[in-house]
Amino acid sequence: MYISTKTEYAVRALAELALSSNNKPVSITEICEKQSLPRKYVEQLFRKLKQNGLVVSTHGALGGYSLAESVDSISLRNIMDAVDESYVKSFCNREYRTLHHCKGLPCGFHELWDEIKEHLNDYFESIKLDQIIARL
Amino acid sequence: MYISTKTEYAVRALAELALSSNNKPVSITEICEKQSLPRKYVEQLFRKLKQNGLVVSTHGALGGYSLAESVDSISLRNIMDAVDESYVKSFCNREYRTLHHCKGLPCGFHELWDEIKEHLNDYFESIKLDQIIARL
DNA sequence: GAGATAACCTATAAAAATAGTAGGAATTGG
DNA sequence: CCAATTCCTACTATTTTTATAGGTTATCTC
Repeated sequence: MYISTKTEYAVRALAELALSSNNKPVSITEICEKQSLPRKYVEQLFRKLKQNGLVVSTHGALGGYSLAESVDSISLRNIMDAVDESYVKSFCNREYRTLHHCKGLPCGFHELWDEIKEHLNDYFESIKLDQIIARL
Repeated sequence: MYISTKTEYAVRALAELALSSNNKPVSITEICEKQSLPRKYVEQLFRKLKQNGLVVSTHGALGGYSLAESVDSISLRNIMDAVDESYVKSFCNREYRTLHHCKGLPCGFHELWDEIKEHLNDYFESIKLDQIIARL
């Protein structure tokens, strides 16, 4: 139960983007220099962020990324979902855990895991990018 | 952000223990047969559970484990803490992430991660073993 | 158009964490 | 003594995560 560095990096990068953008796209190079993050890795994260509609990109020189939505509508959950697809996994239905499953699905634990999953989803949904930026 | 199989196994095993114990110790072999869990792995988990005061053990034949506390005072957090020591990690202070730390500690993100950590701790603390058993 | 800078894409490597196995020692009840 | 059990340590295998590498395509400036 921890927050992945993917998520950490994405949050830091998006916060940096929100702050250094003056309605102009910001390049990954710039973001990563300011936040001292690994460029090539963050590139990959941004492509996922784009696929999930959190940022938009412009090509070429002077290009870069911009937020697709306002900072008060981008949630931590959005970010986690985008960058760390399986950030809340529930078990019993994870195929690769085939050996020691609770048998007789659906088992009585499903409900518990699902409830936890929902709680976490709601919680992370409630944390928006503007609140994160606000305390920097 | 997911719950480890360590935690899943420990929860299932402790629930099984609580249910099949008639004030007598239950062996790991029995627990694992009923829940179809890998015995040797669960053994290791139980030693951690013991170290953390969640169960007590009796040696020898007819030995096994018993809950050290009542089912309404053992929380999911207790279990996670015991079995999955670093279940809530907060960053910036994780030494092995030395390369791409936010610089100038403490950075503005600390507060966020710590708040999340606390929330999760409180939430998992609120889920007790008796509630888990109740819906089986 | 040339050159620079950027997103975009895929593959691979390196590192870390997780899950699981193995073999035996110590303890206790029958 | 024998069987069942906890207890302990080490090792192996697998999976996931993090990071790097090398290149392609698009766009801006000159």
